[in-house]
Amino acid sequence: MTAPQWLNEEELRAWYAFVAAGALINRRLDQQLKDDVGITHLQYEILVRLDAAPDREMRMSALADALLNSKSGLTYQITQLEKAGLVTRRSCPSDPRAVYAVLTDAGRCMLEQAAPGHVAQVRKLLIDVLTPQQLATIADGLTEVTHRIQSSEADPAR
Amino acid sequence: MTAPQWLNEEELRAWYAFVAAGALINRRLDQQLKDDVGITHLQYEILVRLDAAPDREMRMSALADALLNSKSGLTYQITQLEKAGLVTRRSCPSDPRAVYAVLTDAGRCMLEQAAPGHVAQVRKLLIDVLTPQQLATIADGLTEVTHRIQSSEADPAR
DNA sequence: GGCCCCAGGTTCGAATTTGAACCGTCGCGA
DNA sequence: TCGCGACGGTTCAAATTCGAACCTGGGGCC
Repeated sequence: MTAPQWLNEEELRAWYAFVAAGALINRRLDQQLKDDVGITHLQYEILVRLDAAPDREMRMSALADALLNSKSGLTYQITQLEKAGLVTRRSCPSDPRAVYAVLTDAGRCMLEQAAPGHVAQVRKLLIDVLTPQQLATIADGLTEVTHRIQSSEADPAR
Repeated sequence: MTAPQWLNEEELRAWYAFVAAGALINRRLDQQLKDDVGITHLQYEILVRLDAAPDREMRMSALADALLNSKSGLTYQITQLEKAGLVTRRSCPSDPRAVYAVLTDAGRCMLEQAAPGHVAQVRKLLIDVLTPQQLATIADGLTEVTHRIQSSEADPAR
């Protein structure tokens, strides 16, 4: 057994910065979106994905995957968004099991209202604080991180 | 009014990688700690902070600040940890309003059990995926990010 | 001293998240 | 064709989180 590989100072610094930045940014984004247009960051992301999808609709499970969220969590959120009139459900004719979430016009409108403020916040909190150099490094590194995690999720032999 | 500063491709890549990595890593850490020793990542962090503090105790509010968590959330978690015997509360003699959370021996023991697996997971998911170069860049960049956010929180004139 | 406001925690109810159990198809192999 | 395990979503109860309201004691100010 190898000795427990503690984190050295530099590693610890990176780790804590990563965790803290994630927590703080998430909180602020939620805050801003709720104050601004009354939806959460998660709901905003749902609208974004739907808007980007062909015909502005997606299968529940595809959406859940894209959002890295549990199936039941998505069911709940879609129900909320449906109550708010931003999204509707549509069942797939070819496969009665499948359900599509569809962005409504109101949802699109909401997205247009919400996007500028949200993007501005993302800029202010993260993007504009970093140099393009740093951004590129972060993008490369963390993309690799997410790829590895996701592939190990799919992989039965972890 | 400036035109809405959309994110360019590189910025978007960084942003999504950042969000995704944060979400995935958090989920995995929670998972691993719960499977392993039955506590959440948040609870683990509480134990870590207490263990690092002088006399292994901290004021509730200091702890809440350190964890970037709401006061009520901390109250809840400390109550849970107290039920589990990992922490006790102690009121401060000099100021009856203040409450200290104190790490118990059982808490210390739990921490010792949990730490190796947790650190290994952090390594596997993040640290070991990145080069020291990348780590340094991330540490620098995200430290700056958290500093700015935190200082703007304290600042009344945002 | 008496008043008022603030800081430190807790409590409360509402909203969200999670994981497990469930229900109705689908599609493949016997 | 039948059976059966896997898939796609939903439901449910339990745990957690959040924010606002609430207590209590401390200190400054008159």
